Amino acid sequence: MQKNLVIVESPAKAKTIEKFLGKDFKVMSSYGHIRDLKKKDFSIDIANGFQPIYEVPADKKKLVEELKKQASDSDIVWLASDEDREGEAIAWHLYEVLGLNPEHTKRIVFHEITKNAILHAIETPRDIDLNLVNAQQARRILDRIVGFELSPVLWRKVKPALSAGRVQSVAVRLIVEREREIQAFTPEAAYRVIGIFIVTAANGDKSELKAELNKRFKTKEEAEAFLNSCKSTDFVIEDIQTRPGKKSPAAPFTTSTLQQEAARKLGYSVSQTMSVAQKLYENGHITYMRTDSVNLSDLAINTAKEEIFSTMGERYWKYRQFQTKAKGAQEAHEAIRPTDLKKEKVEGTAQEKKLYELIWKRTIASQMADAELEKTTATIGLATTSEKFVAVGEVLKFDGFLRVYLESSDDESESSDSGLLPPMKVGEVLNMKNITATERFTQRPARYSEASLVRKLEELGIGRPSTYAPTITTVQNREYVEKGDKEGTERSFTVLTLSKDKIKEQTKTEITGADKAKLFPTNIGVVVNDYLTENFPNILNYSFTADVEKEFDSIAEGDLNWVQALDKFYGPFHTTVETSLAAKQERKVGERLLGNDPKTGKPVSVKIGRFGPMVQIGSNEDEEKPQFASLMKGISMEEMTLEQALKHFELPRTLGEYENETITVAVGRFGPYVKFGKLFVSLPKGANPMETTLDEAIELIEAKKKQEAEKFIKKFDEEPELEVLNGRFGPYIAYSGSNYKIPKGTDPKVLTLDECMTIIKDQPAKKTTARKTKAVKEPKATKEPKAAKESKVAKTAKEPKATKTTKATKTTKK
DNA sequence: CAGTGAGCGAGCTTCCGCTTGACTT
Repeated sequence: MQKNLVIVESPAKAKTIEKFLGKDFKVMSSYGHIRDLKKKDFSIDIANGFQPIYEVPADKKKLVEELKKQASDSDIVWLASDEDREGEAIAWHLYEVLGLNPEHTKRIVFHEITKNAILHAIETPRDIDLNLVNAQQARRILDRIVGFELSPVLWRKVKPALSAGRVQSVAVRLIVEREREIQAFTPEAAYRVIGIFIVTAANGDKSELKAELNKRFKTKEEAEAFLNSCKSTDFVIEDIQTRPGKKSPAAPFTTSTLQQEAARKLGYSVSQTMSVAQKLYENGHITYMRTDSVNLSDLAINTAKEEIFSTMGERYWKYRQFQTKAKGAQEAHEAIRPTDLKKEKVEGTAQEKKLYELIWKRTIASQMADAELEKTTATIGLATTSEKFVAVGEVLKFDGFLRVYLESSDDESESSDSGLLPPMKVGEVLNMKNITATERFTQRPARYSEASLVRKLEELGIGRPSTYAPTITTVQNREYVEKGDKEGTERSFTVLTLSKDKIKEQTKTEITGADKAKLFPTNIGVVVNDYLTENFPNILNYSFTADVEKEFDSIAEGDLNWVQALDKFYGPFHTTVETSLAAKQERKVGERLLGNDPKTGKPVSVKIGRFGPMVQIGSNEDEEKPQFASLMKGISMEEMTLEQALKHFELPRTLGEYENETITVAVGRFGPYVKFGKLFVSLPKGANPMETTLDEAIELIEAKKKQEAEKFIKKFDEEPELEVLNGRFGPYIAYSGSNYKIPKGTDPKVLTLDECMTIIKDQPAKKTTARKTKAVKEPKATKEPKAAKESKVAKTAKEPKATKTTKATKTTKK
């Protein structure tokens, strides 16, 4: 029997801490929350003071049993979950579920995993802060209310199985609105003028000086007039200014900034970054990767100092403490940094090595000196006009942190290739080599990437480090948003060049508006967003989260009763939900009438059907059943024309004959496909079924046939139900509806039936279909007795040490 | 997965934040 049991949230943390604490302490992990609102059902008793109905999820039952056992075998249980709202709630749920004895339970917190921090925590235990717990319960309950009342409205009004929520719906809104801004954007042209001048040094050496005019011209005529005025005039250096400048390093990584930089510098998706970081964390290489703090421990700052002193010298070091700017940051952890800054590299996969290096550099750079610059500006005047040419040169005097790391930026603005300016003096007359006026266009707003969407959400205080990646995944899974590429369009522009007193006009072309791996709203995303913003503007408001966070803060401070806060929100919200459900609109949400079919005269419309966007000829009231067709990918419902809609009814299209079978092309449940006899082949991504040719179809069919042939490896006469097949994840055995992995290093071709049967016996069967097995109807569970819980809550507060806790007890008891 | 789609209608879907593995045909 051990004396002490410490419970933390993460197993990796548990392992580290156990080392610090010695053999009198056993350290276990709760793996996050151990109890939550019941997964099914609403599970909030609104009428009874928003009483939550909690359950231990099935996959946590075993863990909870083990924790219970260990707790009862210990003298003291130390609840050491994070020091934020969620962490406090985890401690409280543990206390409740494990049935801990208040006399033998202590709550401790620490922000950094160092021996000193932990020993200090042990010396200064406190009680569970019920105000903070109540703030978490309010947060949890509010999210459940919003999600579980809003989603069914969408099922009814738009399409089944859709979802809405405080975080995801705003994420979708950002993307829809950005797309609208892009659509509404009209580029404006202006002529940018650049002159190349020759500077002659005292020794006769010549060098070129590039300078830009301090004015842009709206029209070609104006630009031309300016160039004409440059034909016979002197260019004189009127002024040379030299100013010192400096650059400072960025703060150490948080989850959000790590995701952004890994995307820009390494090309990782947000979820990729998180899983690589998770590995680094588990291997003890970095601190916790889900954090909103930019804080570094004293230990880390000192190690960085030593490292910089020894490898680069004292001049490169500067002590820095960064302030967290993110709205609603809870700072339960440190910034993301290497656990040992002396290690510049670690072992691991290529991805892990690269991400570690990035984290190491960013952390070291954050404790380094500013880079010092010298910026020189030369102004060149001409007699004929008041405009000036300006040449800018920038020289790095001291590299400082730039020696290690420079943060990337999202906008790929025109590169300013400013270097050192040639030696010149005021009054010097320059020879002009040429002057060009180039037509340039203003840039449309940029589409969001996964990482830039995360940055925006963080800026708005929406979502938490642990949910950024899952949120990005959710909005894509729900098919509100798609990650994709967009080909640019060609645009021509005019270049006027003045050289040797002659003006030459050229027309050049450039590609504009191309995008890679950016987020686009889908038709469903647009329709759902418009419906929600119109009917639930309050929830969809960008400041909704920030506003409720203020309330949660008041609850945590003990200044606001959580039930009253929820009540204030729920009344108006629920009324809006009811009226929205009752509202009978003329048309289905998102439906647009496009005109009439020239053949039949029937109305043609586009709307969201049960299976997604579709076009329809005829109306449901007609005697005759309307014709339907799924919308082809990449066509926007908002911009669709009658002509485009009618095109959908040209499918299925017969392409021709091949090996005595007809080949047709059509759009189905899983997108466009080619049909050849009984064989279905999906068209490749982005292909247009209207343009598919017979040859392309035959190619696809042959490829599919080949794949089918390769799929089959072997079969046994004695057991027709068993097949050895080749799948996406390598060879496997299919046997009576289940699949079995073949152990690594086994050649599937030489497997005998006996060997196959052994593999099958040793592995649990996996269902071939992802389809959930029909849930057996459980008898309605009797409502959890909540009275018992209540009394425990009161006990947790351990006699009124602070007035805060007493107040909280009252509110919970209500 | 399978290449549809109202109509009769039961029963299903859904949230955000804490945490990891298990596992994909």
